[in-house]
Amino acid sequence: MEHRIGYACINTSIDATTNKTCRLGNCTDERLRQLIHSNLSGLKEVISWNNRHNIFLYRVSSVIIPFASHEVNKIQWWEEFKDDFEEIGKLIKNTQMRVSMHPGQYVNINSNSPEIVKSSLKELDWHAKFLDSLNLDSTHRLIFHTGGVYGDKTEAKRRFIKEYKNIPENIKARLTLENDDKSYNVQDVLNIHQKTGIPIVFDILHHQVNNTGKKIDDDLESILKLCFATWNDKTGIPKIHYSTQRPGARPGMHADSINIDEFIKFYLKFKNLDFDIMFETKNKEKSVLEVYKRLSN
DNA sequence: AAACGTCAAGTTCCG
DNA sequence: CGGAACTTGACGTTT
Repeated sequence: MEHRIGYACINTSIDATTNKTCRLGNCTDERLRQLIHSNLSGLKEVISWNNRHNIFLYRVSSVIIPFASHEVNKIQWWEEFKDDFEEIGKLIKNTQMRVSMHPGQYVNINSNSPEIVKSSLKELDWHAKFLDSLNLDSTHRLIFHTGGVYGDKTEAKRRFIKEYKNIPENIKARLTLENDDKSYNVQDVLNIHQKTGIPIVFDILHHQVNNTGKKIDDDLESILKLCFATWNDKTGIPKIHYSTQRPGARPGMHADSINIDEFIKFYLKFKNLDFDIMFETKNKEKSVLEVYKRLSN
């Protein structure tokens, strides 16, 4: 079974970057065009590098289009850079790469404030547009979290489900919910899946620091299978996030590297299941290469 | 050239 | 109540 293993956003082995940005105060159309052009070139280089190193899973940075959902950015980037998007999209498809994006903490579709729900949708919209512009199918996912609790989780969950159902189809087709490290544990998101059909990315470190404490959460194999069952042909092979707790740091904080021994143990135990693995570490692609090296020995 | 304070946004936790 | 942290450090000014 081919398990893809990948990393998020930054390649520390090469100079190419997808993360150039500017300050709101000095943001001009020309500057934005330059930045977008530079970031897309960086993306091309990173994808090529990934392919040469047999890495076929990659998260595209959310700062690749600076101020994408802010009114200061009026660039029709999906039109102006159509050729670049087409080229990168082909590169991704030809190399069987799977990409994802992970909109950040400002997406809270269950917020009490209609304004924040609106800006959350704007944020989701441009991410979907980015992947759509690459002509990628819905196995290339948008990962996000449930949002805040606002003092009443049952009510906040109910709002999430209600708002989710109103999201435009092109966005919903890619949305994927991840268990988080503080508020919504894997049981919460599985429960939301039952009401919405949204697939679940299982984050193993978040699960370690945020679970029900009951027996049900000790059985990793059952949980993996439950999460994997939320995926289908349209949404693609199930996916997990894997990272190691930074020693001595706040629970949930990522270590510099994957703990290779622990990961190999985990991998050997579950490799009969079909799933992709996104590493979240400070050393990025280096953890993937280290694991490759170890697995080939 | 290196060092350092600051940067669009929301929410939560910690001190 | 202020600051840090989060999926992700980079910019711009000063030394």
